Amino acid sequence: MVKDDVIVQLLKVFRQHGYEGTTLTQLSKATGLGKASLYHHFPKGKEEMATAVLSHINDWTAANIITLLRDRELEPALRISVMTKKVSELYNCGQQHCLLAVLTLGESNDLFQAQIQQALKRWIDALADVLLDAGLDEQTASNRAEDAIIKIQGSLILARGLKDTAPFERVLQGLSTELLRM
Amino acid sequence: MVKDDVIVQLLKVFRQHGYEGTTLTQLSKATGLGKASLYHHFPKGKEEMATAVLSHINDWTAANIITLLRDRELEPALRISVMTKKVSELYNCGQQHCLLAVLTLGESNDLFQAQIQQALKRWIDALADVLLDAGLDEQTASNRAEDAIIKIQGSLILARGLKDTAPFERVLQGLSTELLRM
DNA sequence: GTCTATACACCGATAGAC
DNA sequence: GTCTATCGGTGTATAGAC
Repeated sequence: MVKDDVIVQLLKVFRQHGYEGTTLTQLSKATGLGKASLYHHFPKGKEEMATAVLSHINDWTAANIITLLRDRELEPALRISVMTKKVSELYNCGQQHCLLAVLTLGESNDLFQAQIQQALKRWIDALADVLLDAGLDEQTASNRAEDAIIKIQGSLILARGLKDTAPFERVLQGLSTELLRM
Repeated sequence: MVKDDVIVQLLKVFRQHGYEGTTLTQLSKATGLGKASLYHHFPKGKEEMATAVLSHINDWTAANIITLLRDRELEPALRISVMTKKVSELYNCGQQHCLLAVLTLGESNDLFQAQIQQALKRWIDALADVLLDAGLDEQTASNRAEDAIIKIQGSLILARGLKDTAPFERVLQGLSTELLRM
């Protein structure tokens, strides 16, 4: 099995149960590998697996979202609407937790704080630059970019709590218009 | 020690670590009670403690937020601005996780789904009714009430991830104006 | 690179003394 | 109502065969 496929399976477990709530038994079942095999790939154990999963998410986001947002050959409105499609894919239409959000709990908040903070900032900054391209002033662009991430994260919480993905879909639906309004 | 004080200490642990991430040792330390003493108060153990904590939060919200929102002797704008103060208190100015959000992880999502869903719906409905009082149409009131909860939840995530409560404070600051705009 | 077997700490939970 | 002591089970992690 390719290591990247293993990491994708690990991701599914961590994002569902959180860091402290995830056990090696669950990770073993999800990957089909024995515990000792997991330690062969990730000698430092659970913490290294979570780090690998975080890096995987960061790579995916850089390739699929950040690069897209920074493509100045596309209209701002198009960049944002394509982003919402990628976001929907990332969170499986609102049915999956955000790994970054989940890792802000308990001890994992300290372990991974730097990576989480950096990932969020990169996303917000890229989005704010799109809004600058669209002609918004710096303060407005910055606040609205932050608002977009806030709404995505909040709607994921609500979708989970209400057992209904409608809030998530509604937020994505209105995002482009709301961010670009004058 | 009064049982309500015990529950407040339990709450602090659950909201920080999640249900699966919380251990009896942590709960024991936080309350100053031995494990066996906790089982005296909560015979069904960890699950019953979490249920009690959820009920406590529901009671607090009913007394401090829902009742306020439904007080038709106050102007809609005033009801909302007082709510934001209570919300800031509930989440310790953005420094604490939302228990409802935290319990949507892992197995606790199944265990407490009904209570979480009901709590969120009650809050959204009460807020939507305020917006109806303010003269908004039903669909707009409903969507904006949902948006308010989304922004509160999302800003809590961001505040935690960025290690900066500014997003939370900014969201609360603008909430009343945003909800009531025509 | 994967496995079985195992070490040892900690988990949730209980018994019984005070 | 709280405690100490303890149970069986599971947690993370490792040793060593293949």
